[in-house]
Amino acid sequence: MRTYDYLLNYDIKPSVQRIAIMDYLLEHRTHPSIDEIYMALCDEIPTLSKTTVYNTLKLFVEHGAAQMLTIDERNVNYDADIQLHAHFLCKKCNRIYDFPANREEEKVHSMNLNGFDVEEIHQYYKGICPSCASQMKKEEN
Amino acid sequence: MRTYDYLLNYDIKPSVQRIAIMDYLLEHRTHPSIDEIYMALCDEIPTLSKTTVYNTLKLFVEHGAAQMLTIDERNVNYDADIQLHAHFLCKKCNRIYDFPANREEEKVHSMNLNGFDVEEIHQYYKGICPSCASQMKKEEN
DNA sequence: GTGCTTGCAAATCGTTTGCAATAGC
DNA sequence: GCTATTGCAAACGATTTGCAAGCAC
Repeated sequence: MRTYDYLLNYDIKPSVQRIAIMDYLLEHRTHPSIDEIYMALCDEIPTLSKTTVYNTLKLFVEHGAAQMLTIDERNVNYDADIQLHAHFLCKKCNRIYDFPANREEEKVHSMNLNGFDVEEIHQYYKGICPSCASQMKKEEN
Repeated sequence: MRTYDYLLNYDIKPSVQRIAIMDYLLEHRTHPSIDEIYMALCDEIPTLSKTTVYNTLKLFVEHGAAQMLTIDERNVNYDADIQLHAHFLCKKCNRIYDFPANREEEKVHSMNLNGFDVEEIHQYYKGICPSCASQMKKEEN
């Protein structure tokens, strides 16, 4: 499906900028930050403003076409995969990895426990990724 | 137990400022932000600097005496309760509530899945709290 | 031509840094 | 007196705001 139609599915009026940003999100499942997206699209769209990247991602989240991750306190990251899944932040390289979600968690949605209306579920893990772990092991020797 | 000894248990050298900040955290289970803690202690310790609040909470986290919450993208919050439990952020009033943790999640610690060394587990829910929900219902009429 | 979208510059605000003053042993 | 702690002011960096210019139907 063209990204143009993909946006329409979420009731988002397509534009050059919006298509480019959604394209980037769909092709780069690395949970990019605003700055990463902006930097990557600067060449393609030389007049692109960082404000537009902010506005567009806010729009995507409001329309349910992307989710905002607050796992990294340094800045916000975005994910076009809106299926329930967990995220792992490596404290060394700051990369964010996808993990399968704990399916038990889904029940919270329907529980509506004590009148709390749960709209979003986030499962965050933090630690050291295998790549950094093996690198740290090498540096010890 | 005196907060003085409580800090010693975590290998933190006590000071007037550190005791006051830990006291505040232990007595106010509202997951305060840096600014809330600073504002609250300004009267008690007029010379208190916000830098000290930042330094102290960083120290607490490093020594395992508190945990940092990144549930709210606007700013970081702190919790002296280091037991595994979930957090609910109300999108309207921005209050953070404690929830019982999904005990299944604890298994991730020991799983060390695919070589990922999980040091921290965070379960975040976002939505509307009962207090705001009933208020919004009133305003509709 | 009306309304939505974009983009620039400035403002804002949370957080960090550098360094000098202070306190505790 | 030495070392760790504190606190101020400045710097930094992510995000927001105000507004004018541009685009689409």
